[in-house]
Amino acid sequence: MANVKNVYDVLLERGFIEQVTDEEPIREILGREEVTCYIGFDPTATSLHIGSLVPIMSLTHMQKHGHKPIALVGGGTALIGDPSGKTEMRQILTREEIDKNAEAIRKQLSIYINFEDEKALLLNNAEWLTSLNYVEFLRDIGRHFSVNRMLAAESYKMRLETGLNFIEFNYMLLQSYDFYYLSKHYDCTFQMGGNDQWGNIVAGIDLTRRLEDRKVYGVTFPLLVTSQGHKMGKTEKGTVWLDGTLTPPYEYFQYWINTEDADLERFLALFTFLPMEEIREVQKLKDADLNMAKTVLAYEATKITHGEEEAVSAWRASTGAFNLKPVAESLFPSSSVPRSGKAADISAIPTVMKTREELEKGIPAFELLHDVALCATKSEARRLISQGGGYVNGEQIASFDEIIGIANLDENNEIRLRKGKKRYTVIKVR
RNA sequence: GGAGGGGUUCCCGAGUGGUCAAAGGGAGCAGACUGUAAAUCUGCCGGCUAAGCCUUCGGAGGUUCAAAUCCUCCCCCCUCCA
Repeated sequence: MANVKNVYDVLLERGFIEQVTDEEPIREILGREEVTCYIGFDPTATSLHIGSLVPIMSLTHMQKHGHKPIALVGGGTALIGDPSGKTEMRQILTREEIDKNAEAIRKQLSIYINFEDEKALLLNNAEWLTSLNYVEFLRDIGRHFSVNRMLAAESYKMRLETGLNFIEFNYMLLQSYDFYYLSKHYDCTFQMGGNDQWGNIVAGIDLTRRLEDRKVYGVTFPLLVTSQGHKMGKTEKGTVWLDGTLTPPYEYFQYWINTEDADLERFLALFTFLPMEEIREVQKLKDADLNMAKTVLAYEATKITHGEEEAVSAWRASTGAFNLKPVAESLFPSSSVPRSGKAADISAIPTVMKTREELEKGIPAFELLHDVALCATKSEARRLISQGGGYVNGEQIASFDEIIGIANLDENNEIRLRKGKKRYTVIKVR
């Protein structure tokens, strides 16, 4: 990795770093040798979501720079539930659910990280945690933890107010044990994670030093909220998942293209691999021109998660629905985003099939909007229409029970339904 | 285990017999304005082809013409004591 930039500097300039345990030694080691680093992922669902993207991208960067990532699925710790930064106790999952989720996450991570030839490892801490012997654990590990110190930890503050039970209080010990274990058996010397993990990471470093007399390091990422202070990855439809069956590529693309101006540059740095020189050019853009950069962000982010083909069709669909301004040739020369604006093709927009008979009979507008999942309930659909937020082929729907049917098919044999300004669904005849 | 406090609609949080589908705030949705941005203003924000009906206030029973509000039992949480 001679002429390659130090990953630490890359992560730093891209905004990945919130806190580090020892800045200079870390930079020095990362520039000198191949290190093994790990990040834990909670198998609380069958898919990760956008909230996990910062850690994932950081591992990708590490790997690209010749280091060895370990993605640790917390199959064992998930049996307990991390109280860090949370207000209340998490639902405890069964062993079966966790195993199922862990397996799904393993597949998902391999999109971003190359696990071939042990260039990266995917481990599950259930492997070593579930067989621990309680008394031995207390004697060998527990004795190194000061309850006084734990109680002072920022990550427990919130829970100290509302109540924290013993099982959760132990979470820190288990995560510390993970780090110690990985250091001992996998020569892992770096742990990274969200800033809410700081306390757990530092505790692990401490434990490893006491047990192994070995110096290991920690890095945390900023906990991402939008400039509005909203959590990343939440929309009216709920979580934005990385799994394309849960959040279709088109919607994923839409999530990113709706990024607020204030977040644009930061997000391009975190969620794409475009060179920083190109990203900084965004500062020169003003007003509506920023939307070109948003298009690039959406395209690149979608490409990373869903592949180029899906990214292109999401771009086409968005172009068709919103008349995207073509991205100027001078902007982001490294991006493979399509530059011509004429390839509109809305086929990636969510589509619902209806039979000819159904359409001949006709469906009241509010039922249709509900049926097509544009509205969660029929009441919501009624409200929407009465407030003027329902459209058929671009025309505002006048009355909640207006019949939509065969007469509404356009020249392509489709009906375009729209909720508000942004949400489209297309109806096709089966 | 003992004493006290508490569990309210997505979240926070009022409400202690009818005027309560339940104040207020946040989030969210829509409209106007825009650049698929932000800010701002306005409306909506349990369900139901609805001026009516149905289901909600930890769970199960009960009192009452009438309960989120009163009684009984149960579950869970918090504080102090052990």
